[in-house]
Amino acid sequence: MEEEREEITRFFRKSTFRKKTMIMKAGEANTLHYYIEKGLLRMYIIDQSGKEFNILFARERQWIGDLGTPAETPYFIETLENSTVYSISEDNFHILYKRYISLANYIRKSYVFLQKRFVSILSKTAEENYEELVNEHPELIQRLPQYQISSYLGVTPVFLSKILAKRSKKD
Amino acid sequence: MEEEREEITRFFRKSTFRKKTMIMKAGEANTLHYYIEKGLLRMYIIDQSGKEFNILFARERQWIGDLGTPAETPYFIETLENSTVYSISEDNFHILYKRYISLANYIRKSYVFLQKRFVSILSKTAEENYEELVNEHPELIQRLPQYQISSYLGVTPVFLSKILAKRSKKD
DNA sequence: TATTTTTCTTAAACTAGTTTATTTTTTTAC
DNA sequence: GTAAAAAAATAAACTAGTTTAAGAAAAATA
Repeated sequence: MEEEREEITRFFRKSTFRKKTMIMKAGEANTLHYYIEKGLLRMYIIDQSGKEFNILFARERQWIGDLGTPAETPYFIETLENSTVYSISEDNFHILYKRYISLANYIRKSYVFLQKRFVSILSKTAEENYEELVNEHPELIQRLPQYQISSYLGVTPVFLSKILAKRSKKD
Repeated sequence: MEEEREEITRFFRKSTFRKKTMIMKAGEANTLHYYIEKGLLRMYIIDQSGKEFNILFARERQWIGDLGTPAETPYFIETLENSTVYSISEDNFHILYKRYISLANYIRKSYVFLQKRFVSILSKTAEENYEELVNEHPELIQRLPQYQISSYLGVTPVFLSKILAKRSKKD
């Protein structure tokens, strides 16, 4: 187990980035996978009209990256806090998850998570999705500015603000 | 390679189902994974208000199933055509993707596909999403009734019909 | 081929969420 | 601690998509 960890570690390169650093950019190919030691990052797209949509937040002990690599990525990744991450190339990433089932399981879990999120966005109102986020990841609400959350929920900052106004009247 | 195929085949059980058969039901645990030899199936949810949302269509040489198993599944799977499928338990599925990277890769590809679909639904209009579906999977349009497609696009049948009316005026 | 059932269309009133603009509040930097 | 910048709130007019309902067309079945 300790050996395994050591061997795995050899594949990675440690880096630290200041808040608001872009570490992956749409159009790049052969992008890296990142394992987060400390900090908070987001993966997002920018649509034709220039609007941003957050696909994913990732924090301590989570992964972030485009699993579609080595193809040209359509995604951006940016640090939202000062962050320390371990990066790994696609080739080495592939070697690892061939060898260690835990990594293949991470991909599977990511899928299940995304599917759940997809269903929520599709079938629930923005208000319900906000409630769910508060209940399941209250810490994210603390760490993120409101407009990042609205982009994650697929609505405008203006609309999220309305939801919150309505919500605080109730209490 | 031929050996591998044979060994893999041993884990599966072949079944055929008539059109409109439900082969997985929300609330069940330890659900099976299905590999499709012939036919067309859908995975969907039913929300609080009773509305259905199609998560996924799967056809020949594709997989369908809840990767969240053995937990209680929130999904339904139904055949849309007479179908022949190979089913496998979670335990055996796990053994296989531990042993054969191709199966782990299928999960990864599914993730990439879902992420793309998620981004489209989030950032594009229903009309754009319909165009995309027509371009990328024209055969699905042929095989599916319109109301199944609307559910896949996350809109009502009424609205899809409007889109099509507008669309045919253009030509 | 007539009948029944399923699917699709159209219309009209409605609602969830957007857009643009202005003001207020909070955070950051010197 | 003050100025500047960033984030959040509010308002009003707008649009993408929903709901309900009724009729038309197409497909399935006897």
